[in-house]
Amino acid sequence: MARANEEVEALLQEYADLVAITGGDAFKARAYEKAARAIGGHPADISHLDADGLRDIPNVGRSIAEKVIEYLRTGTVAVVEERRAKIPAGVRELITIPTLGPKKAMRLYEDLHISSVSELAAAIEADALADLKGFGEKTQENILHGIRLMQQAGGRIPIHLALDTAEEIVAELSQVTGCKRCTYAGSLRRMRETIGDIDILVAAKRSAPFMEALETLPSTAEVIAHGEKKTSIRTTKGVQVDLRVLPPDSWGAGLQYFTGSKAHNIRTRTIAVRPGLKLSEYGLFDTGSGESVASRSEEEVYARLGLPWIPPTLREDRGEIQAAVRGELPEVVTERDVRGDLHTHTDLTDGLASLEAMVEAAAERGYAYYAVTDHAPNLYMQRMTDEKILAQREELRALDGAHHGMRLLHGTELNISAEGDVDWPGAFLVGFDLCVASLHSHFDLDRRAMTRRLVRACENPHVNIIGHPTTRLIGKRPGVDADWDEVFAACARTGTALEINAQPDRLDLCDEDILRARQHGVKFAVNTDAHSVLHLAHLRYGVATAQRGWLTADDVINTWPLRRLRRFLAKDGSG
DNA sequence: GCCGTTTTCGGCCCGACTGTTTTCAGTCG
Repeated sequence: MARANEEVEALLQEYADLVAITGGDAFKARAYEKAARAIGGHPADISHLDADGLRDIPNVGRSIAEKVIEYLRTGTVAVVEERRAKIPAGVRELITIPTLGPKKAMRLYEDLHISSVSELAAAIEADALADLKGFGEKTQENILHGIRLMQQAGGRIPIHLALDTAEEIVAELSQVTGCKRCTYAGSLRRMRETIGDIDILVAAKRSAPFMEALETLPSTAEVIAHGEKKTSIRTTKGVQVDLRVLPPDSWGAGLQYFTGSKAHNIRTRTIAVRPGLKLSEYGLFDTGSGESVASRSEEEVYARLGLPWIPPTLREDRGEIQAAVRGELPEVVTERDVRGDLHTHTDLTDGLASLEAMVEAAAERGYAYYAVTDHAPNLYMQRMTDEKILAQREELRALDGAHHGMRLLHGTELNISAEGDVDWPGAFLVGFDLCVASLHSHFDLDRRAMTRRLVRACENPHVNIIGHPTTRLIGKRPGVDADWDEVFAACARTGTALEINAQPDRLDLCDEDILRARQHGVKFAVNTDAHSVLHLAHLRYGVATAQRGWLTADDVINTWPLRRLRRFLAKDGSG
C-alpha cells in the first residue's frame, strides 16, 4: 500500500474529527470521513495524481483535492494546522473512548480543560464531573469502562500496522552491504493479534552498518539504545523496534530464540537438557564439549532436538511440542490453500469499489470462486432493497466466469435480530448461493438470550456462515457474552460454518475460540469482509489466526473445491 | 464538503439505544 494514501487518510480523518469536535457542520465532517476512507482504500498511489486524478476518486471534490495537493507538496495543510492549534491532540484522543463522542469531548475540554485520557480518568476518580451536564453516574461509569478497555490493549499495536513497519524496515536493511539474512521475529512472526514491539534480525559479520542504517531511517524518531549486538529505536508512529545482528552461523538458533514464545522456548530448552545439550540464541551446544551441534537453520535446530520444524504460529506452548514429539503436528492451512473469499462487500452498500472492480481484484488473486455478500435491509443505514440485490445478482451472473474462469457466488450478509431471526423470508433467501449472518446490534443481551439468538441463526436452513461471531473489536469492544460451547455445538450439528474474520481489528473468531470450536467438529470460513480492493489482502491475518487455532485446510470450507463447498452450502447433510 | 441535478441548491447513512437535559442529545452500527 502506498504510504501517501495512508497519510492522507489519517490527515483527513483527523480533520473530520476536529470539525466534529469544534461543532462544525456534521455533513462536512462526514464528507471528510468519506473522502478519507475512499483515499485510504484507493488502490493506486495518490502521490502520482494531479487534481483531476484525485477528483476521479469518489467523494473527493475540488476542495479536498486541493488540500491533498497542498499536503503532498508541502507536508502540511493550513486549515488542518489552524484547527490543531485550537484543539490539543489529547482532546481528539478522548473520542477514541467508546461511548464518548465529539460533543462530550468538547464539553470536557471547554468546561474542565481536560485534554487527555489520563486527565479524564483522574477527573472522574476525583469526582470532578459531578456538576457537568450530560455526565451522570452511568455515563461516567461507561467512560471508565471504556478507558479500561483501551488500557488493556496496553500500548500494543494491531498486527497489520506492525507488519507494515517491519516489512519496510526489512526491505531497507536487506539492501545494506553484507546482509546475509534479514527478517522479523517475535510475536509478529507468530502473528499474534497485537504486537508490543518489533524484533528484526539480521545475519551479517559486521553489525555497525545495520545499526546505523536503522538509526538513520526517515521513520526513526528516537534512538532508545545503541549497542554492538542490539539497537532499539522508536518510530515516528511510536512503535519500538529492536534490531539484533547475529553471526550468520547462528541464524537458525537466533531466529528460533527470538521468535519465541517464551513458554515455547522454555520447553525446547528443557528438551535439550536430557541428551546433554544446551540451547541458546547462538546455537545448540554439547554441554560437555561446548561444541555447537546445530545453529544454521531452524530446521536443523529442531531436528537435532528430535522435532520437526514447528510453524511459528503454533509456538505458544499450547501442546505443539508434545504433538511434534508424537508426529501429530497439524498441517496448518496456508494462504495458498484458500480458493475463494466468502464475505465481501461492494459499493452497493458500504464498500468502496464496484462489483466489477472487486471481482477483477479477486480474480487477480487467483481465486477459483468468490462470493459477494452485501448488507441486507435490516441494517437500515445501508438502504438495501429486494430490487437492488436482485439487480446485483443479474450483474454478477453476467460477470460469472469472465475473469480467468473464476466462479461467482451471490450472497448476502444478513442481520441476526435480538430473537435470532434474519432479514428476508426463506422464499427469498433460497435465491442466494450463500448467506452470512452476523450480529450488528443488541450486543448486551444476557448470556442465555445471546446463546439462543445465535443458535436460532444456526438453525436457519439458509444461514451458512456466522460472520465475525463474537463481534469484538480489538482494544475497543469485548465480544458478546454467550455460551460458546453451546453455539459451537449448534454450528457442528446444523452444518453452519464459523467465520474467521480477517479484518485486523476483528480477527474474530480469535485463536483460542477456534481451538475450542474445533473440538466440537465445527467447520470454518476464513473471510476478509473486504470493503475495498485492498482489504482482500487481509486474508493473511485470517489465515494466520486459523493457523494459531491449529486448523488444517480440511477444517476451512473455502479451501475446498467448489463442488464440495456447494454441498456444504446446501446445508442438507450432504456436505 | 460532495454530489447530482429538479444544474448552483438541497439532500446527504437511518433507526435504535442510552442516559438523563422528563422531551431529546449523543453515540453507535
